[in-house]
Amino acid sequence: MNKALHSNQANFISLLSRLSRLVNHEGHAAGLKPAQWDALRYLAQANRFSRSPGALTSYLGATKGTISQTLMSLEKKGLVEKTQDPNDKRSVGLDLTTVGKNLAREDALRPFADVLEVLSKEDQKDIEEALQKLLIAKLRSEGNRPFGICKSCRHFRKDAPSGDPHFCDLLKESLSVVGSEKICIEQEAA
Amino acid sequence: MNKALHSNQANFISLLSRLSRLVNHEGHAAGLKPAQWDALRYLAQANRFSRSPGALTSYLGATKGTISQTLMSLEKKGLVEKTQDPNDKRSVGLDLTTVGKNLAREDALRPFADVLEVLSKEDQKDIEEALQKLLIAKLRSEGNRPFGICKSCRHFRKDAPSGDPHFCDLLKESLSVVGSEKICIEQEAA
DNA sequence: ATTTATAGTATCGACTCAATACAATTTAAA
DNA sequence: TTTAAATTGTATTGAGTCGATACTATAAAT
Repeated sequence: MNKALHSNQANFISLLSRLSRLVNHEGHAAGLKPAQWDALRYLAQANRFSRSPGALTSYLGATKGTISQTLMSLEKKGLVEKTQDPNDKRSVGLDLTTVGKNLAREDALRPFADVLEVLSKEDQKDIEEALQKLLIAKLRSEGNRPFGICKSCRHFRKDAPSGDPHFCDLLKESLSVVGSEKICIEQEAA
Repeated sequence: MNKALHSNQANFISLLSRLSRLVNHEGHAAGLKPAQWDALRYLAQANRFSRSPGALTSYLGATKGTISQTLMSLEKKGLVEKTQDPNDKRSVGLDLTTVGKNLAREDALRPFADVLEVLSKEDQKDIEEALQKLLIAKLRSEGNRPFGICKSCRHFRKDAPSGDPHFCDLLKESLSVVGSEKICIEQEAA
């Protein structure tokens, strides 16, 4: 038997669900659906090791089937292209087309970011930190990896001796400066 | 032509969309869907003036058609009952059944509230305040009313001379103590 | 060589959601 | 008072979501 929620909890849940609803509602811009925006946004931010249906699946916490559907929609709209991985014939690589990249720049959630801009710098910082804390806490409670950016990974090696400036010690691949700012599925905090 | 998002904005959007996705994901408990939980939660918190399809529609920021569907589902599951308003034959009153009330007590988002409990009291307060600020700012930017509770409304009259302890000066109706804690569609900050 | 694991796709059913059209009242105006 | 306009809901449609299940192809492990 569950105890009743106390009023703080009830209030927190209300806030969270309403906010989430607004976010979801915003995600219907430009003829895309929220889930499609989520995928597009991820693909615009993920490094090449992480642009696969599988990585997207675990990032979004969805099932493979759903992601497969979403990707088919994006492909049909000409926003995403699939390529066969030559090393592993099961794997599929995903890339945004030029149109896809341009669209990703006009993120459906931009209006939300604009609302944030109106608040004081201090509020902005507080809100961002709060969201971060809550997200991390929730992800951790479910045993999910947070999907950080490459640069802050324990496999990241700065200033490689030759070629590109950086290096990933896990995947044994060199990394550009831009690449090291991207989301990586393998990322583990340093 | 839109300027590119700066990295702070991009980060904020990521946080928000991921959090929203987790919330949405959580809303699949007990055989209900997120939108159904949203409706159930509202109906458990709203006062009798605000338990109508129309009020629910504007609270959730959905369209009438969608809400109508959602309510039909909840009715079919035996969680909600509709009653005809005798004064206005167009209007429909909504009430949770006993089963509905019990289910509302086991809110699908409870696990999220539990995660919050693990954090420090200070973090909890910060997070709740941040969510509140963001929600209000967003609602205001769209010109929506925030749907506060009756007690903090400018139409609220405390300690009525007779009958129930309080009174709503707008609807000319008396209010119980419990009723004055509920969400009201007519609420305007005092 | 045969299991077992991994990466994706295909399909189903219940539901969401925006959009549109529609029916039944109220309410306001002419 | 009789239209006209606004309000409250329902019905339907089409694209998509999402969990579940089943399935295919390929890699890895035993």
